[in-house]
Amino acid sequence: MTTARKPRAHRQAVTVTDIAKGCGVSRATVSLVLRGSPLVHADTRARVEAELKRQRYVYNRAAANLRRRTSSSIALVINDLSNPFFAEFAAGVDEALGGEGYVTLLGSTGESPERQQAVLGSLVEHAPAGMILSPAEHSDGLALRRQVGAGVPVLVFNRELSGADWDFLALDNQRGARLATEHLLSLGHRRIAFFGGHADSSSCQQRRAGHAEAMRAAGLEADPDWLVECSPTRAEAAGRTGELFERAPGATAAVCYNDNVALGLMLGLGARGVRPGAEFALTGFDDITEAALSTPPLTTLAVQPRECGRHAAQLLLDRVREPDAPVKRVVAPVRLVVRGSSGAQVP
Amino acid sequence: MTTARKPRAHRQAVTVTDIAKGCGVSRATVSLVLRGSPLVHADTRARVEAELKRQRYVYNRAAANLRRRTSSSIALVINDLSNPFFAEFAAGVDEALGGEGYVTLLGSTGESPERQQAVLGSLVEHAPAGMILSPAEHSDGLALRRQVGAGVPVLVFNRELSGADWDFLALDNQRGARLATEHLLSLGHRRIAFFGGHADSSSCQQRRAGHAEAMRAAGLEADPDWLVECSPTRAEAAGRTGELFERAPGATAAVCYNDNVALGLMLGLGARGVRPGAEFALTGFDDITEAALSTPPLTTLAVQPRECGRHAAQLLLDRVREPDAPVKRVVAPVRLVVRGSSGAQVP
DNA sequence: CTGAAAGCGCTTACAG
DNA sequence: CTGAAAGCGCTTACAG
Repeated sequence: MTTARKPRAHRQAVTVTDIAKGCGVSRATVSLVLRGSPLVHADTRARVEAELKRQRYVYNRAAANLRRRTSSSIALVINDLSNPFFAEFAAGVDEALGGEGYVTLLGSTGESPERQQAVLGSLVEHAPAGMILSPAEHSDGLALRRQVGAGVPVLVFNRELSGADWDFLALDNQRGARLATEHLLSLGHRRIAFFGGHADSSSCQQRRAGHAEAMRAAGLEADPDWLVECSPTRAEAAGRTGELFERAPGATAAVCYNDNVALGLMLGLGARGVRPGAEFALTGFDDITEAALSTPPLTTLAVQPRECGRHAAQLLLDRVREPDAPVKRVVAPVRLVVRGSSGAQVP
Repeated sequence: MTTARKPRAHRQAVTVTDIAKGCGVSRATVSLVLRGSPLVHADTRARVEAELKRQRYVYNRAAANLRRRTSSSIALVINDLSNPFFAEFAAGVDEALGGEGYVTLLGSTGESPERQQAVLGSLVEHAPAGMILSPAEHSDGLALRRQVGAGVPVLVFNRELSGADWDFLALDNQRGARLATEHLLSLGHRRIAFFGGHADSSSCQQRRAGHAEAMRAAGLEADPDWLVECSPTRAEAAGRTGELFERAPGATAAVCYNDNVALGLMLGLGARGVRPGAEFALTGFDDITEAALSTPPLTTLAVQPRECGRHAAQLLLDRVREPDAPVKRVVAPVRLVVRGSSGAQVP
């Protein structure tokens, strides 16, 4: 605990005692009515319910949680809420939790491990039943584990976290890249490069693995020269277009690390007089809004962040209900969206 | 209260009693140390603090709030979290609240008044100290007022809500449109249309008012024919380009309702062989990501949703601290961002 | 089927 | 400066 707030009394709430007095029963009976117990007589129940309505009673869940030693909140810690992917994810989480009677405690870290520590410290004091954590970059898994404690189940999302044996949910990167590669293969392409991403990131490794898997299955050898690294930004990708063709001469298609890289590559191709989608096929990953609006529109993998969020909520609640179940590692489905950018003729 | 959750005991927490026993003081003393009271002797404090660390004590804020009749949470109800504007806004709110020692209770309504009712019902049971509400479309202000109750201060964001005397924060729509119009005037334009939006929306009315204000100040009469309605989508705006020129013949520039409308108008201009930015000047509103990336880049009004969120948090906390202050109506600043689209020559 | 009593983890006058 | 006692609003055995 760190902060000092001005102690501000909140509304003089009407309590079970007021209701009990108001209709001549005991507080216990009121509580039983509130919790929907079948033990109480229908007439009594009706009387109590009328009184609840009359006095505009509002349940104090915090008090109930304290007494019952339960929790009705889940902490959701997001590294970057301004990223539409995570915003959608958060919406999905909140939607699913709400449906199960939980409330979402939000915490955003802005990719700062220090802020993450502070946020977790504050959230833990509110005794959430569990936590969904999309870790900030360079998070220390062991430190997080220590701070959160053993009592709060955690689901880690999106980024691998070493040193903690928590449940883990991530995109199905490998399958996504495999689907994209298979799609290009089915159109007749054989010389398919993998363009973009950093080889030391787990998501890039997984996407490369999917590409390699599909190539191998088609009886093609994946040449390591055909894996071109670059930062996942448009400008960087545009600038590396030349390198792609030097290292992968004769390539007729590329599976790109993500949409930004693909859109950058389109710019680079255009600058070299190569018409993307007509003379060179390419695919992205993420299905960002602009993917559908580019010229040509981009074939990509829709990652359905909202569904992902719902899925995460469900996984965490499973864990909350069954704390001793074995640790889970789950991949979220991705879906290939075919658009114009992959329509290039094979020479 | 509606839902039934499986009662799940959470961790066997270490409490002030454990700490008190552990170092031979009373629970009261531990509490005083926790709350940073100057009453306790430095030696005692040190002993207690060591014991807190040793036993990895975590403060139970819910219990403290119950006893003190305070609250350390603020409810944030967002109509559409998947809209980047609101996501950024939420990030700003959470950031500011965190800094003040509050935790954010998230609720998203997806623009559904029914879901909004359910969400509010659930949030209110968690006894937030206040609420920031971006209402769903067609919300009933009086019904909301009744549901939330008089005890919880509410700040309404973005959309006017009739029937409730709550604090209100919205974008400075009028000033934004005025700045855009003044910018076009300063470049020599005199025949400036207002394009897009629905006349019955309060934000459109305000933006039109800003346009009219600037025109009037420049000694120009705003012809009602030069106000062209259309839905704020790209496709719709592109399709209405012809109408704009029929109704506003000789217009050399347009202030658009928002960026989507402006981007659509660019498409429509292109289709008619008019080069936007070179032969016709236009401005947007919002500064969405694509505004900087279009050809030409779009002159627009940056609305700074994150700052807006911080501002909202501050306003609400002011209200929480001073419940009886007069109701406030505040506009959030907007900033003109000049880019290529407004660079057209005046004939 | 209903009520009296104890207790969740904390804080706060009130004595000493 | 420290401790004993009461109480925040709720729930849950336990009697009846």
